[in-house]
Amino acid sequence: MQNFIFYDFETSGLSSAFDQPLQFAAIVTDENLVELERVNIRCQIAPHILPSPYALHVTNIHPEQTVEPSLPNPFEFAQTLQEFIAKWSPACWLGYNTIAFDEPMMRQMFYQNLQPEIFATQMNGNTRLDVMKMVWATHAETPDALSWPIGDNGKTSFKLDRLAPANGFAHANAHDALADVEATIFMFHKIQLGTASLFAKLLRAQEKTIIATELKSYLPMEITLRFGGNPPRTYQGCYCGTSKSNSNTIGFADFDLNDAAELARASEHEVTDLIEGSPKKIRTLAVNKSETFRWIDQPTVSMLEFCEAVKNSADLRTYVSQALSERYEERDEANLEIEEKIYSGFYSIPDKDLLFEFQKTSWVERVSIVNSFDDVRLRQLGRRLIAFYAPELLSREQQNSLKEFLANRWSPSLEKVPWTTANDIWSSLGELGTKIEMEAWVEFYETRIKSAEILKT
DNA sequence: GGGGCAGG
Repeated sequence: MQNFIFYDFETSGLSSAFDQPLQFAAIVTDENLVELERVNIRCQIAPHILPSPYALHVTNIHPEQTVEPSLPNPFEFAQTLQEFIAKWSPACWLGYNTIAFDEPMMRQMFYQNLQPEIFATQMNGNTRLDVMKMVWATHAETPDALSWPIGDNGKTSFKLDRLAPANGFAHANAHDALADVEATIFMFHKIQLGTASLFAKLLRAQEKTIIATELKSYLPMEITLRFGGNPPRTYQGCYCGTSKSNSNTIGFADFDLNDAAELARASEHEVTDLIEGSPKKIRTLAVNKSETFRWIDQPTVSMLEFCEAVKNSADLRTYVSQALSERYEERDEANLEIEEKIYSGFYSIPDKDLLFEFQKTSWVERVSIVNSFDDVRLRQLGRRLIAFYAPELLSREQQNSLKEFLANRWSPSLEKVPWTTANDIWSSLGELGTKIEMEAWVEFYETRIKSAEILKT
């Protein structure tokens, strides 16, 4: 009944805001993992991005391939991806570490290319899972179900390119998008075979409404989390409030670290400490990140009493709600780059209608649409797209300001910037040394960086 | 929240 879409991006680097996908691979299956379709597509790099040499090296993409004229540009690539999502909707979208990496990467691609639905994999009945989180839960709960490879540091490694082979997958070309998708399906299936009842619970986590409903009915729940390089650990506790500013952010009171009666009559100040102190007696968690939340099969009497006490303390929920929303209010919008404003508000309805029009029409029409957006982010991103893909429609002055933008990106006056600069390129190439075809790579980057400089004058 | 996960 439900289809899965296992997918993976290969990208120009690790930053969702300042890098971009270069390849998308996906395998659509039915609920029994019978394959229905597979896709594997690539795209050109956008004019303002320098691909990280390390990224190209691990993904085995030659620099020249990123500017191959026969490939779609990112704007067209984003359109193709939206069509693919719509074609299979509703489905469950999943991959390996997709919640923290590929999903933000995809949203940025949609945002920066003026797609109306930047949250497409979470809308219209689509849901999300993350196989890496499922692997963590398996490690914590039923470790015998899988084999656990040891990494270079002597600790269990959860990297896909180690885990899949250790469990019997012939991972011939790891870090190729499609090969990694197959490895992910393999791991997903292994978890299903090895630990059927846990697997069934973990599948429920794809529905944020299910998770939120269970939490908010004060059931004793558990979740497996991993911090840093530590082994994943299961935490048991109870929902204790929702952030005032973000309905997806909740407080989760740990059974082992709290006394229920004390918690129920804690002051506002004490609750803030429980949330912000160390160890976190109340954890800040999200219901929309496909966490491994699940109910506890046989809760003890004291767990049930704990939940009852929390349920009966409206004050606790109010304080938690307040403290959670205060935690993330310190960002200064003024100094953010346009890419970093992706979550600075939803589009108005008229803007959204214009975005649908923008996608369908010609570049000439797009120029006038860009000027009528309410949202300044859309005007800025729209101008950028026209400069990238229809520069002939710009005045000489506008073309020059684009060149200036490129020069500032690649040779910034600030020392630390969150994107790949010319200096980063030269030092990375030096570090990669004989692992790459040095002359060809240097030539590529020199040409690309110089082109921005020449244009500048 | 810190330590260096895991993703390219």
